Amino acid sequence: MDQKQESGVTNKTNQQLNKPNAEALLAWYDRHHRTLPWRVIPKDRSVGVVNDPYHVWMSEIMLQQTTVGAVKSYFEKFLTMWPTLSDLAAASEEDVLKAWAGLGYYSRARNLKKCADHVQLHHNGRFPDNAKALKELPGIGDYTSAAIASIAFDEEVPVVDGNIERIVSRLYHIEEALPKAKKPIKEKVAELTPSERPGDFAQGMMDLGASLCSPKKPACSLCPFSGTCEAEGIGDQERFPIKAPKKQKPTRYGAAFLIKRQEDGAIWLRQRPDKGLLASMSEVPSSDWFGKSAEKFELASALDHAPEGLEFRKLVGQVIHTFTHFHLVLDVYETTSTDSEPMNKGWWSEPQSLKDEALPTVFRKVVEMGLER
DNA sequence: GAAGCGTGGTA
DNA sequence: TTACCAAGCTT
Repeated sequence: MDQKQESGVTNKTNQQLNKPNAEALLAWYDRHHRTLPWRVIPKDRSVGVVNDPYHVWMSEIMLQQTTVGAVKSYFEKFLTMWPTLSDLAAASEEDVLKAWAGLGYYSRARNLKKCADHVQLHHNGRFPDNAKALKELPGIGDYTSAAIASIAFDEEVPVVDGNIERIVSRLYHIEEALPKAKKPIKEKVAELTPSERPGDFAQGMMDLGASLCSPKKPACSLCPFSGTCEAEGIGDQERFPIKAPKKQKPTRYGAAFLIKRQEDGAIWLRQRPDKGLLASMSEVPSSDWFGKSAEKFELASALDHAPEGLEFRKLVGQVIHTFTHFHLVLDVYETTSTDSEPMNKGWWSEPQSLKDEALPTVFRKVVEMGLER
């Protein structure tokens, strides 16, 4: 296989480009791979260290739409709390949600627990060793099934995540916009994936996408695919992948009601419904959130939504938080109580136990505002 | 196929 | 600062 085009030829056209090849990527990965808590690096794999499917699965679920930096501490915490699949299967969903709090996309945590239970019960505690069977499990879709199968079981199956979509759309100058481009991209990845080390190839591609082949200002001169990349050849790398424009987020408005226990400053919490946004997570008692766009929540009417029989005072400032599909602006009201149960359905959380609650970030911001004053 | 579903980092 | 982005899945 030719490694390089003739010297002296600049990449103004793609006529003389060689085909991208997996060997160049694997060689780059061997030298430049990241070292990550869930990863067995090539040097160790070559002397027989194997990937633990439980670790691979755990990391892949956590990494869905989530950065490596955010995942690391959660991965370590989960493996400390539940070292094996059977430990996790023996845990309660409540404890899993508490440990997941702050990482986002909470259906992942509920599916993580469901999946552990299912594998424990129906697969004798061992993950299926191929993508097709893995995809049947809760929380495991196209990408994750392929990733686990290739990384943990060396199955030669195309792995396509956002990084790889970007790399491949550049390598092959794919003008079609996502998500329509997914099919041709997957075909190219299948073509490119080697029968040897398919898992290292997938991880290498993702490392490349996370470093050199970045969305903005890719470092093409250092890339193992340099000279074989069609987008580089036409000098138009940043334009790919082409994506449909995104809708702008509306803003919603609401109020949250902090009830502090007089004697020790404990906060009254309650559980959210088991469907929809932040399902089954904990919350500070709150109003509904109003206003698809401009229709603003009337501040004067906020107290109409307050728990009954309590006198609230409004705190200075607002909590601003952005979810996947809308911005939220919350006014925060506060009161102190000496009741053992200021409203029905809920519980007191003492200051030192708040960190262990299944409180999403938006409500941690609310509590934080109450502590500042 | 489109919409719902979190969060923190970055430019 | 607003907007975008990061190892997607489910309905």
